Amino acid sequence: MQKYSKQTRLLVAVDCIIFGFDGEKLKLLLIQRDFEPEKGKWSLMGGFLKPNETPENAANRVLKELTGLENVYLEQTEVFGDIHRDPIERTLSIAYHALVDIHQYEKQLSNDYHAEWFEINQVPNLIFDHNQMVKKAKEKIRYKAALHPILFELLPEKFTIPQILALYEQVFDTTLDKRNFSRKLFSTSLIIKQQEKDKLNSKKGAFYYKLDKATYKSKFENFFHFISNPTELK
Amino acid sequence: MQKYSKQTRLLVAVDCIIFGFDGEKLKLLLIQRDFEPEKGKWSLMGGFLKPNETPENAANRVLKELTGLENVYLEQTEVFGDIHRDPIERTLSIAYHALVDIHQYEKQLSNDYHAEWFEINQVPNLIFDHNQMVKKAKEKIRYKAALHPILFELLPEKFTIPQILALYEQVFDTTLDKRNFSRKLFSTSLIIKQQEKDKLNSKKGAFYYKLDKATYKSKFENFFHFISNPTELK
DNA sequence: ACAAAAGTGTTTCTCCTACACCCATGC
DNA sequence: GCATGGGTGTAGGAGAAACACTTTTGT
Repeated sequence: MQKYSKQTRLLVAVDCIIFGFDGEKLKLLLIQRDFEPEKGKWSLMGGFLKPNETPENAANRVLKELTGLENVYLEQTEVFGDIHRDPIERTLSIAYHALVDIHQYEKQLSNDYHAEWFEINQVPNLIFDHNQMVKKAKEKIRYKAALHPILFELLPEKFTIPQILALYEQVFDTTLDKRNFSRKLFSTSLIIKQQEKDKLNSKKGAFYYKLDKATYKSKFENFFHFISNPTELK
Repeated sequence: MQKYSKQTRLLVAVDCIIFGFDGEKLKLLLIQRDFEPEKGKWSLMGGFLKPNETPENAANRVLKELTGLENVYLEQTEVFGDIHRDPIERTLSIAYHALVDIHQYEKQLSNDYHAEWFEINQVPNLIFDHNQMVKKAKEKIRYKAALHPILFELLPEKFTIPQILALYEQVFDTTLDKRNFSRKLFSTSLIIKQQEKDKLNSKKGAFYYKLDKATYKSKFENFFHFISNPTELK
């Protein structure tokens, strides 16, 4: 079969913005590059798109290489296409953001990539246009989380109300009234109360909850207005 | 400077999903291909990414070639990367959706591309994965339009309330109460009443309004909840 | 007993929703 | 004078926001 012979072909990469939540802080997984260019600097995890891969395949591959995780929440952030974004050679990057359960990750951590979790407000300066990618990913997540319950993707199997509250407060960079928050949360029927309590963070202890996965799936698209006046959505 | 010599390079294209509104119907601008493959079939307008172009440049170039328009609302829809999406050769496509003032377009129409506006509900079957692109673009616009006043990008300089109402009804595939709609619209201070009336569509005539561009810019990010229960947002 | 975090109820107010009639004009 | 689409107001209800005290338990 004939080809589009006169057209230019380009390098295409994927970069993954990986978010996690340890129960207190929202975090980002970064790697320290042990190769040039920009060796020693912090960076998102990425990789080139291979001939037999879709971009989504590639992002999942990269994610699995770094975290060992599969079937995680993954969404296209945006394409970054500035001509000189990579100093070695023009490379288009398709950014993907992922929401992972940080606890699942820890079990399978590999140090091969010098990976480290950074609190979202303490992310170092990153290579190339990776700072922009992170910024865009934060915006997108905030946007989506105001309308859909995606933040549950960050939580472990059992979690407490104060934890979810902290998570929402960090994602939306705000403070929320815990009474109103709980009421609204319960009204979604998304969470199921457990018998046990988490006694690590308080003397009284906070009840554990589990996500009702059936409700999660069925209500995913109709979770509107959970955050009623999300400011600064872009 | 050295290159990433071992990596594969790919063709990258942009495709534009161009929306317009003629005062009654939401429309999509399509071209009839006069070249292979799929000659004679309907398609989105697209083009290959050139070496010295960013994807956004390319989308703007394609848009200008077809419509003569510049500085139009343009946003990345998504990357489409299925390996076999183009039967000739693997090509990654970055889809962009544009909202244009169809009246500006008409003045500059070129027939070179056999371009035609189709009512959104009467779009023919398109080549490759272009049907999916249109679907995704509709979703994205719906999503965004529920929170931001982007639909004004589709309106001519002077427009009437019944026209905006029709536009919203078509984008959200619903019917809206005109009293509640007007009230909400006025409360945004986005539109300025004119003296003249549009007498084309009724005997009484409907007052023209203009967009208050200063308010539009300043309130763009804070237009939340204009559509209070948008269904089927994805 | 006290410090520290968890958990819970009520009132107010805003905004959404539902709903129906008069108006201006061309024919 | 009548048909057509444009324009306006109100009342009721649901949900958001504001707000403070009691509970549990480890030390």
